[in-house]
Amino acid sequence: MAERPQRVTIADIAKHVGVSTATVSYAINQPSRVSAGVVLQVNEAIALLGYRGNAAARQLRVGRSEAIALIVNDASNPAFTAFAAAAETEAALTGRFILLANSSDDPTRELAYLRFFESQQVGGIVLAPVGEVPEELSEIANRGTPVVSLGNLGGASSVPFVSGDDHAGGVVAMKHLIHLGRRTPLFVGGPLPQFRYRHQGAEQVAAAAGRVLESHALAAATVKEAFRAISAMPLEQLLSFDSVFAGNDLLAIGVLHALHDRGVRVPEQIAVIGYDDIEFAELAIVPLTTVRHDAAAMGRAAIRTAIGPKATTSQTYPPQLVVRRSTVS
Amino acid sequence: MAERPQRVTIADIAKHVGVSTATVSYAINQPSRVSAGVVLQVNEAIALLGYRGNAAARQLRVGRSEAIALIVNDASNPAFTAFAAAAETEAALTGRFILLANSSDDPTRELAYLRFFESQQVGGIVLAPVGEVPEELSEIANRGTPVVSLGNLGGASSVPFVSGDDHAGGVVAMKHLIHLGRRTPLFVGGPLPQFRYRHQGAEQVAAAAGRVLESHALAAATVKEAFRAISAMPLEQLLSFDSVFAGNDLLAIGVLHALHDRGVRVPEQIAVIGYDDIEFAELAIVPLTTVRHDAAAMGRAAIRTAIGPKATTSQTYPPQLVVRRSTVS
DNA sequence: GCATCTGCTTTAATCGATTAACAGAAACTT
DNA sequence: AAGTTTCTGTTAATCGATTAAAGCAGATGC
Repeated sequence: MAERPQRVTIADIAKHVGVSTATVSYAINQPSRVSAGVVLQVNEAIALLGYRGNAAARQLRVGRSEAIALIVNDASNPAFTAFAAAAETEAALTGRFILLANSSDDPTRELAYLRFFESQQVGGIVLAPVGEVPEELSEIANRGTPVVSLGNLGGASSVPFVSGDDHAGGVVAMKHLIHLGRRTPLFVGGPLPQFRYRHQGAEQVAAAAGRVLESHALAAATVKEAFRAISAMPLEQLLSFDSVFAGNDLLAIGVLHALHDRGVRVPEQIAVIGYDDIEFAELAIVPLTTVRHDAAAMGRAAIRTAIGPKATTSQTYPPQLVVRRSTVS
Repeated sequence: MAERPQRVTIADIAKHVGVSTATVSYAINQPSRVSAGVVLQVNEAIALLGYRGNAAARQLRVGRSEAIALIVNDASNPAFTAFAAAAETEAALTGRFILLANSSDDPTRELAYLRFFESQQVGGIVLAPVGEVPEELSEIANRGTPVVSLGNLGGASSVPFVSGDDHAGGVVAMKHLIHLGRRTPLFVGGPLPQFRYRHQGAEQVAAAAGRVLESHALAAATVKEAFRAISAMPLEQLLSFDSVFAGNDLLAIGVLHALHDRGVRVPEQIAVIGYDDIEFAELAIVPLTTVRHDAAAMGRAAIRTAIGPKATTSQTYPPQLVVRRSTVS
């Protein structure tokens, strides 16, 4: 509990060693430029005095920080976990740090974080947008901060993205249901931008097979909302569907529980397929069939894009079907 | 896609309006000190030119940023979700931002983030430590950055903490099992610091009731590890236990699945109780009995502590038992 | 009429680190 | 031996914003 309200600066180190601040700075950042002896003394002094540097001062001079911002619309969705972990690892490789921010599906908050991070002069911004890609993001890019959108969501089109191929994913999911002989599918998730392409892909396949894909809108993409939606549906209407394609696994889990509570057998009466392959998909009451992307590869790619000076190339990753008991008994 | 590599500074605004930079700064930060007309013009110019400020410059001068760092050891654990959401809301109230960082249970990474955030001069640091509270954290506190430990974990003792009352939680959990007539409990989670007090509380109650609480160590606190542990246990040994207290809900879910796969009935043959009451506890194959704390209150308290200039008061929150079917059929 | 006060604005120092430009000494060329 | 490199170190400008102190009108007081 020592009293040391004053922060240790580079000047303290310089005084302690008996050289100029410039030399200390060189010793820290370009050790080869100064004599070995001085480097040693500087390092000793740093350890002794507890010097930690002042990132603000450094940034002001250099113009960028070693941080990369990752703004997500819903940090509680486990689908981000694998992505974020890979991003973290990739960032650590080059000595960078990931700053995760949660916009909680609030566009206002998203904007606030975007502005905050731009003024912080982070080295790059990865945004999983609440809705469409906001204009602000492409403006930030124009002003010099590398940005990437996580997911291909429409909106500001000049922003590069890293995304799973959602359209193809929707195709794969619906083909699976059709192959299983299902004829009356329901899409749960409604017109939310995050699900747009998944829905379109599925719809296209359904139409090609002469089926109609009904769509049920949700107020929010949460387990609870999906549960409520299915629970509130008249049984007769519910049983007019023989399969459900949920916009993501959280919704699918909500659907599974609602069906379970109402005594509807899965997959016999209704088959259920989700999207993302989160950890809990496999652990659901009925193990969940789902579609996955290589989240680790996407995480790495997003960071690499957000680091490169002029990032303009978008990348798309193919879907992979993961069959479990919720569609095949 | 306009070409504007140059960032807009306060000087650009000043020139545009025809005043000094000082006036612009006052107009932004203390509008009452400047004439209304100028404030108006400044705001117009800001909007027109797209001024976003330079947080580094501001920080260098002011000494602190409006960001609060939240470093967690495992961002994929849903137990953090409610906590983080409340923290976010509380921070937003005072115009602050939460920067979430994930140490991924790596002490090296934890240290790197601590140093990074200190050099960033964030307004406060909330740390959910990998193991015990590191010395570095209390040194950071001594150097002037407010810090809080999330969880009471031993280690650097001078650091204030916000924590559930884990000892009491362990007591509540074990009392529940004993009331149900269980005689041979197993603790899953081993000697990990995060579970220390939960285990101690449970052990104490078991001893008082004349029972022995066996403990099974895990290499990591993950669903998979718990699953493996139970799956690898000889059936005879496994069935010598009539109940399992898992260090947290993730472990409990792993246990539930392993038991399910081996055909052990829950709760008839083995009752299972977890800790944290994560969203998926209720949604597990057998809805999970668990112990919860008021995570939202803890999130708010942590932020308030991390904001106050001299935070030294620790706060503990009482546990609450949530009974579901994994202990009572 | 002269001093004082008020309101608005500017001047200039400052935060802590980086780095171009420079300088002195030692080492190397030819 | 004179010129050229190389090696170390210093000086001083700079990044962009904040803010104490000072300046300067115009209003008010007596």
